[in-house]
Amino acid sequence: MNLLFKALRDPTRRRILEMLKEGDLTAGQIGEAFAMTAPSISYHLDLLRHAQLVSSRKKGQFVTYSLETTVLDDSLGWILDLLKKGKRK
Amino acid sequence: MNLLFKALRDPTRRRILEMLKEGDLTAGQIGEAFAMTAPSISYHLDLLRHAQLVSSRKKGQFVTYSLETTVLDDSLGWILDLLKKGKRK
DNA sequence: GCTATATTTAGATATTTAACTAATTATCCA
DNA sequence: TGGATAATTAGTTAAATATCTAAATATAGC
Repeated sequence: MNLLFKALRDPTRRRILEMLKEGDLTAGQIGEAFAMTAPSISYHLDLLRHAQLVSSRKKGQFVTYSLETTVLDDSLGWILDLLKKGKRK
Repeated sequence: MNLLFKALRDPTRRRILEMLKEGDLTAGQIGEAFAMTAPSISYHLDLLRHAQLVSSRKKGQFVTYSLETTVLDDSLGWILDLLKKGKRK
């Protein structure tokens, strides 16, 4: 839960997830969408990977990133649980 | 979205929300649950209030906090939208 | 093998964050 | 009114974060 919310806290990273929702992208393609250096994007991608929000695979010189939804399911559960207020188990 | 995820990023604040889910509490009651000074708790409560995740009202010397769910609904929407991957509109 | 391209790693730095102590404000009650 | 209690505000500080530049690594293609 901690790595997850840490990852979601940053607008750049949330934007990256939104982009990946539309389909896989390479690090370079992701970088083009931001006014930010490649190392900075790499840093964000690494953080997203640690939170298991994305996966990556290397093909030649390129590294392609994909959205991973398992952990998002968990966060959904956590939030839904809060919304069940009043209905104490 | 930014204030929301900023608020949810911290474990203490997430814990406070979980506590408030069970019912309203005063600042002091919340503080008792943590090994942390009152000003620190006050800081977290202020942050949660700014994110509109809690509301507060003063009664005598006490300030009672309540969970507010409207903004949580929004976050739910955002996450659900990511989970709809593949189904591009 | 050599050079260009894609990406990551290392190191530096300014800003933000979460904690503390001390001080202030507001209310209660004897 | 004056002390005790609840909570917040002010000011400080160590640690975490997001960015950059420079360097390293890996692969492609001539």
